[in-house]
Amino acid sequence: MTSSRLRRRKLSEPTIARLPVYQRIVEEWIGQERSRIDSAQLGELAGVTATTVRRDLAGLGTLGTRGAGYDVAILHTCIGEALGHDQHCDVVVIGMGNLGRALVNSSSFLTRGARLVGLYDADPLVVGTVIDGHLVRAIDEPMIAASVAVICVPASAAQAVADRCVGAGIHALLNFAPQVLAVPLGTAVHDVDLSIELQVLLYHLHNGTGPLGGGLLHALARADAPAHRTPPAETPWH
Amino acid sequence: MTSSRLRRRKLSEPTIARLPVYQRIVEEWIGQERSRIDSAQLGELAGVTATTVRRDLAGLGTLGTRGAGYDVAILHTCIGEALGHDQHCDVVVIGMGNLGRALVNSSSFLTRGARLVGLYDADPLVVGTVIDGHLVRAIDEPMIAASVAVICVPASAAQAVADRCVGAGIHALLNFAPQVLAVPLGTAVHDVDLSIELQVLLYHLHNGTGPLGGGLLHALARADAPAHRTPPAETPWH
DNA sequence: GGATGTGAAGTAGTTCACAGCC
DNA sequence: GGCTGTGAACTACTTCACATCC
Repeated sequence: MTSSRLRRRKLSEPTIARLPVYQRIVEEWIGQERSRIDSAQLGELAGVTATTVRRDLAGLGTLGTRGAGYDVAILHTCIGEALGHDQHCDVVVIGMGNLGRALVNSSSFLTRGARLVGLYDADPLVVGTVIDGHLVRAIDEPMIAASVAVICVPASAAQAVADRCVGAGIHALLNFAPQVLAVPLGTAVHDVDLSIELQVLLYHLHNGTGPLGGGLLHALARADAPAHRTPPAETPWH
Repeated sequence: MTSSRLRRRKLSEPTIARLPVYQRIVEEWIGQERSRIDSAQLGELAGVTATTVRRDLAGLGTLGTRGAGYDVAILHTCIGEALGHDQHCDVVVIGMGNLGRALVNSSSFLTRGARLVGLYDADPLVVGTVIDGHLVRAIDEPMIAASVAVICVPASAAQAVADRCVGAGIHALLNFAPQVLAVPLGTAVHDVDLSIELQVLLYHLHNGTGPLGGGLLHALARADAPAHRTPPAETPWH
């Protein structure tokens, strides 16, 4: 099908992390029935340079049209293919506290290539309830087959949960618990700490000069709000 | 205070993002009453090489003892100083849905350098309730003075909330809404997209080669990794 | 001996600048 | 004209290797 223009090159890690950002912007534009976008626009919205956008997208294949930018439908298809959105991975979420609920209820988290197949919790009051159409099972029930487990339990329970996942043949863990997990070789653990971004922001506040934004994911100031425009000269922080 | 050994060099962005990870590990060790750690141990727990640990820590000053590693108390003090934990920034959290509650209830998010000064929500049923000791105010009340706003509202409300924050003089936004925010120059927006981590994991699953191993932190530079204060008493790290 | 701290080398990522095509 | 795609230059970060100090 669409793959004629696709190039299957190895993508760099930063590029992979930016693709979902581009995808989200492209979906916004599709929702607004805008049909084309150029690298400068996409870069501004994503908070990266136009060159970076072009370099990233060129890694997927020849998606653009010289002189005319990118067709958003083509972008959507090709980024989706690169991220594996045409396939589906089975995902279980373990721990239905506030964070687990937030992820399951989120419109953006478990869409696009991920299929939720099971929810688990330890609390007897929660087990048996239905969240977003999914029955919550007891943590000590046999675990459903899945490719990825999302761990949202308290730190003190995280290692035991990880052990159960590995025992159930799940070799990719997305760990939201602030806890070092010991897993056998061959199991991937991806840790997410929600406090890191705040810590980095605080560091830059205290030290005056952050690069405006400074992360991989930041929306740079948009030029269409000239009323508040501050000169880039001195201490734009605080 | 202890600053004699401190060096106030500009730290690289990846280093800044790793410091909270080191800090959390150090706090675990302090909780276990272990007094020294070496770069190899710290690196293994953090998921980075020993050399990277030494390079990062050397950027803070001469913290170690050749032949004997690092004193965890000194590490804790100096990393804390580098991250600005001795000062505090006032933070408001806007949007008390599951995600906002998860952040406020988290033991690791609003500690260390951040002081929660206000909660806001749009839902009349939530306004007036108390969450973790803090009264929830209506989103249209005048906003309390703060340095940082954490935005946890739905995407459709995020821009309006950002505008209110800017109007209230808040120039650092941590945005959890999957929405591009337009802000005037001089305001920093840090976007955190929880779905990105899962997307990256899925990409690696589909493409065979993912980074694997048991460390806390893998090579990804941003929006990644942990930091946290362990509960008192024992922590089962195997 | 043993582990830090660091110049030097290597690698990865970004930005420049422009050729190529619409 | 405008904008993409990409070699070349540049910058940033990591890793190597070892001198240095306890």
